[in-house]
Amino acid sequence: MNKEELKNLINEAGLRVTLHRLRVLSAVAKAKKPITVYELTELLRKKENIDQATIYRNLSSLHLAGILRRSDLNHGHSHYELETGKATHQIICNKCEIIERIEGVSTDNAILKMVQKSKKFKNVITHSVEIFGVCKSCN
Amino acid sequence: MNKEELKNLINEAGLRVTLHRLRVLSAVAKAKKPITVYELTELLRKKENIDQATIYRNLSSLHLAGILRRSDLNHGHSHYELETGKATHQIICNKCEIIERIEGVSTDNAILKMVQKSKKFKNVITHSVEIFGVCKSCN
DNA sequence: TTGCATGCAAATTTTTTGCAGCCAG
DNA sequence: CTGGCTGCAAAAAATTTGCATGCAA
Repeated sequence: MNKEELKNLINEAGLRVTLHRLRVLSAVAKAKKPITVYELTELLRKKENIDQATIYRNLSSLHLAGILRRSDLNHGHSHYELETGKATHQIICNKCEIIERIEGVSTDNAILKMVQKSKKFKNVITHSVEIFGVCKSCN
Repeated sequence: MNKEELKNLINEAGLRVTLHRLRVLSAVAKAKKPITVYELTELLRKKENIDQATIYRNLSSLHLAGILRRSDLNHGHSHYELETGKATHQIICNKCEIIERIEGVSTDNAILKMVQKSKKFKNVITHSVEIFGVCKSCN
């Protein structure tokens, strides 16, 4: 996704297209994997001089706008990635926290059934399948 | 699960059966849903005078021992519950954080396929399906 | 007796907030 | 111009750690 497309995403969400917001979003998009706030801070605060509060606030507004997906992976801090609208299927190492994405296996039917069974929810936004284990390298 | 069974769990994991460890585990078991550290602290520190460090250390050791399952639900803090060995399927409200468990729909086949596709993992420990939305009450 | 477990206090890590000034629309 | 955005600093929330003492096995 290029700068122009990212700008449009922000714009269409009704948010202001500021330099910093665009930089935060670009950095997440460029990562092509769930990136931690710490990693973003390394990239943006140090190299582009963006305050950490601004990073957090932008991650939050972009998340609320449905542009970013947030996921906590049982390691005490959150990860952000572009919201594709599709489910994410990932395997996470409990030791080194490496994340492997798995494509090509759908769980949509099962999810649909679950939502139909639900008493408290009528429709849902998204879902993720998180598989936990210990990776070959750590073993 | 009664006290005796919980004791056995701890024992078989090779951990010492201390009064506090048993109380922490009992409180989680009694909750019958993923409980936050904050809720546990309310129960245990105030009523039974257990230090928060002890609560955290016990949650951690019980988790490492495979007795407790930890899950972060994108709200910035973790939840603990008894590890059943079975996958958890839950729908979480992005606003009020209410959790609804869904039983009776299996995703095991899909998970198996995913692990087979994986390059970095040979076998895995557990998995969870988390569906996010906004519940009827919040809507 | 021996080493894991605990309390206490302090430190770390992660995230949020108040407020004055700045800038996109 | 005006309200959202930002930096700065401080606070709050979540979790971890050091060390002396306690207690399970």
